[in-house]
Amino acid sequence: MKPELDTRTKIVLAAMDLFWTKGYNSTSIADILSRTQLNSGSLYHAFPGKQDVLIAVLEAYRDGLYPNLLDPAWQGVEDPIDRIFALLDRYRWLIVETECTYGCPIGSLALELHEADPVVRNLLAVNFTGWTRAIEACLDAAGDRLPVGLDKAALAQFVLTTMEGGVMQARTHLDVTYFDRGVTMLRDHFDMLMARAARRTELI
Amino acid sequence: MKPELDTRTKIVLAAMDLFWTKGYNSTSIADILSRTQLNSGSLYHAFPGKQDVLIAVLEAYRDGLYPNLLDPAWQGVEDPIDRIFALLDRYRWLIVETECTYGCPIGSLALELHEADPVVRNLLAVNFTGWTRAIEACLDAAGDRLPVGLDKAALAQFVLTTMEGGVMQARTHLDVTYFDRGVTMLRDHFDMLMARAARRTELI
DNA sequence: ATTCTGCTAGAACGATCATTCAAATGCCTC
DNA sequence: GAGGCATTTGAATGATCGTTCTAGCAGAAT
Repeated sequence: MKPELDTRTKIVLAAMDLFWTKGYNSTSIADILSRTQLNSGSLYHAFPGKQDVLIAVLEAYRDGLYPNLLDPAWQGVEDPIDRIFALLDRYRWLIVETECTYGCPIGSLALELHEADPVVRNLLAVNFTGWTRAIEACLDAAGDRLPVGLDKAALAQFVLTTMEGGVMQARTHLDVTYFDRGVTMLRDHFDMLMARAARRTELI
Repeated sequence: MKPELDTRTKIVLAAMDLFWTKGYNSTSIADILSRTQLNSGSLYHAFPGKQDVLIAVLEAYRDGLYPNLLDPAWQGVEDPIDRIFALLDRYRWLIVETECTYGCPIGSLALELHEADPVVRNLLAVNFTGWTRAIEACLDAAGDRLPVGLDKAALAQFVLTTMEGGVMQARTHLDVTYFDRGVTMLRDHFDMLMARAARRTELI
């Protein structure tokens, strides 16, 4: 933990990691304090309570979508459809790197928090929407390579579904091939869509 | 809670419901005791500890797959591909019935339990496998309506992915259409696969 | 009737939880 | 250097957690 960071930032960074690896309920304030080398007074000076730390974490994920996830994943990848699978490949890398214990932090929190506060639930939704909107932009950029009239928002959500489902099964089975097979299915789906679009444009 | 049930069954039934609605960590032993009207001595006579209750719950889900889920969902539905979408429709019904707070109990537990005991993790995997195997049997029964050489296990896992991803997003957005759009995408996928299979068989 | 056995009642335990607070400290301003 | 404000310290609090334990109970076997 860099010492030049202010208290609030230190707490958010530590909480991002702890909520991700242990979950929200299983992470105690004491965990955050020992990780950051802070005392409870400092934390409760920066945040009214534990849930407000969670809110700050979700805001950080929201604001970090491009700088922390998409920009690195898309570096050197220009083709919009390649970008979609480059992003999925980044998740694959995270799964392998964590020996199949990786879980999407947003997805894990979304399923862990059963009776979530409206503010928390909305931030989870905003995080999902940010992700799918980025995919949707790729689909738009693909132009006529995809069929006209395709519900791009629905397909973008389906990409998220593929990622979340693959991560869930890979972690449960401790086997990354469960993720891979999902991506292969999605790849087939895109290939069939692109073949359909190509057939249509030929007709004109 | 039926009084004629034995202690162990009463606990498992109550725990199934509580783990499902509140999650494992957020369900206390006291919750189970007040729900079952039992005392802690009885619970700890039937189970060594809380995790063993979880194990019994997961075993109950495993054993209840057909009688509690698939058989009712497939009553009156004979076509194997219709059965797949009839099952998804049952999940849709659950989502609507719970006002979009429904979460697949297995999926929720799989993402909540980050450092799960090997026995627990394996039971989660077994539950997933039971589900996908049932779907795979439908795909097998579909015969040549699907392309030859299709990876049916992968497609079955993809059906599970569609369900879990749809449930996750529907609950997070409190909007069942997120589930519906996932099913529509999967329907498209099946239609394209069946069209491909039909084209191939014509050639012969 | 008595002993044994399986089960239950419910108080109690120590650990851990999120949170509070009075006192101490650092830091900027004047 | 003095005063004032923001921040930190770290012990204390009460609630709740999973779990334990002893005493008691019911029913079957002897």
